[in-house]
Amino acid sequence: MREAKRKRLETKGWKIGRAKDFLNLTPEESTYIEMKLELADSLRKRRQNRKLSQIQLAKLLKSSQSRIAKMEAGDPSVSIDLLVRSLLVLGVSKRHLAKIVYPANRTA
Amino acid sequence: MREAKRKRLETKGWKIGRAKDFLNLTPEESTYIEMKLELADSLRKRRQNRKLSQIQLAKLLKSSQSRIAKMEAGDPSVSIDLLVRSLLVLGVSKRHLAKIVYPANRTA
DNA sequence: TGTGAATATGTCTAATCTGACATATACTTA
DNA sequence: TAAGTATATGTCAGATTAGACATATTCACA
Repeated sequence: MREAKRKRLETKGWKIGRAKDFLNLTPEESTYIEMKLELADSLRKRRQNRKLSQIQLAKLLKSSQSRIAKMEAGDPSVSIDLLVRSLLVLGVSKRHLAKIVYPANRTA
Repeated sequence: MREAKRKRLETKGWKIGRAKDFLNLTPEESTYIEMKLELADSLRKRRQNRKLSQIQLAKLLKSSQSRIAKMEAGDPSVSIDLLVRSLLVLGVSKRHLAKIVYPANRTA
């Protein structure tokens, strides 16, 4: 849908700074990217907590090291689908997924 | 990643009953499908609340009526990406997306 | 029932995504 | 510094997904 633009921007080094520089993007686009980066970060954290290398995780997910690297970087070639499926395989629940997207604030 | 199987199952009429019959699927697979169906339902509700036909929504999303129908049905050819992007265009927030996936229970 | 509007289903082509490979760039630590 | 391990980047062929079109089905209601 409006991926081309994002891809263009993301391509030429605007990754430095991530959350900032969402300028030029529609609100939907930047929220979408935000979500992707949040999922990406979670994936990396999960992997690191388990003390796995990207190669080991790749094997676990039947993927490749390079794709894991791209997932963790929120690369434009990575879909939210892939991130979600990967997190699910790592045992993340819907509840936790929801928290990743919206950390909330449950009063306590 | 293990889509083929789901697609096969989903193809031959197991859609009747949706949430049930997740038998034969791994937990990750069924959670993934669950999420997709929840997002799909939300999309339909959002559209109906706005009193839009699928054709009108299609125009809004620069898509087609048939794809909207498939989105709302959680068709295997529809990605979570597309559903999320569509909901975002309809003004759904990350907070609400999180609630769709995990309706929570905030004590009150 | 018949007509029209809405929705669903099947299929195609183009676009996008994925795993894989090669290779480059860090990061240790001897 | 060199060697080994981990991570990043570029590319590509095969797989999946998207929009579009045709057509079927469902629904409301005169």
